[in-house]
Amino acid sequence: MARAATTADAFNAVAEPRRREILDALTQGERPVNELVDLLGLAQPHVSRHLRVLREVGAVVVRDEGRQRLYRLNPQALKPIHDWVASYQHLWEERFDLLEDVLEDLKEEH
Amino acid sequence: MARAATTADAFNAVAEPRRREILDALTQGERPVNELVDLLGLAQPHVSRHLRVLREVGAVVVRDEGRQRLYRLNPQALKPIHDWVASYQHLWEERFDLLEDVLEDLKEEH
DNA sequence: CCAATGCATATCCATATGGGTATATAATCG
DNA sequence: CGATTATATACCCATATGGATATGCATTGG
Repeated sequence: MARAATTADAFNAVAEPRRREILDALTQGERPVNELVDLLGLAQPHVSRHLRVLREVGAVVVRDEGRQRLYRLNPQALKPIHDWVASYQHLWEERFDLLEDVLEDLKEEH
Repeated sequence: MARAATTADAFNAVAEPRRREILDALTQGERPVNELVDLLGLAQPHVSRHLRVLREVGAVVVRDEGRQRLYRLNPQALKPIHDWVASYQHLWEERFDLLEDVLEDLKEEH
């Protein structure tokens, strides 16, 4: 078995930096493909394929407008990722709490 | 160019479900390889290689203990992922508000 | 010191990637 | 209707994946 398809889930889709760039660009609002091509400095077919992947995992939705296709962000698709990492957040934040506790103790000793 | 290496960054490393399982298991604390093998039901060489990937992106750290190697979670490595998705969080939380606005508009048009 | 235990590494294979380039399709303009 | 614009798809290629299996290398126990 090879590596999971990039379209397998949001985790795989978003592992590609260019696709994150596309999503980042779409936070500003709906955009046609050509605008993304300019923004990313990638070849058009390449952008189209990245968009396909993002569409397949539900991270973006398309809308036809004349001969353009407007892509829009669908942020919900990223929620599973957020939920997963969020469960680790307290683990790296604990260090600060510990530090604070120590500082608190030091202050009280004064 | 092929897909980015799984060891390229935390995003790629964590795109593999088995590796997320390993990290999840390590939230309970340090574990030797064999324990992870049992927990995941994977072949030992396979687990070792997943651990290598996780080590290379800094998501875990190893410690030698006799003839065992104890792996420990290094949650900080996941922070970049958290930071990235977190910037999208308000977008999916806003949707409900937007939906309400649209419904409100539709009602008024009647 | 030799056998056993615990891991890591090497090799083989099928697969899908992302890049490039060429081409197909759809819509609009003159 | 033909030409142009905007996208999508089809190929070709090099690469690295994840699974399987075999083997190498330490450390420990008898």
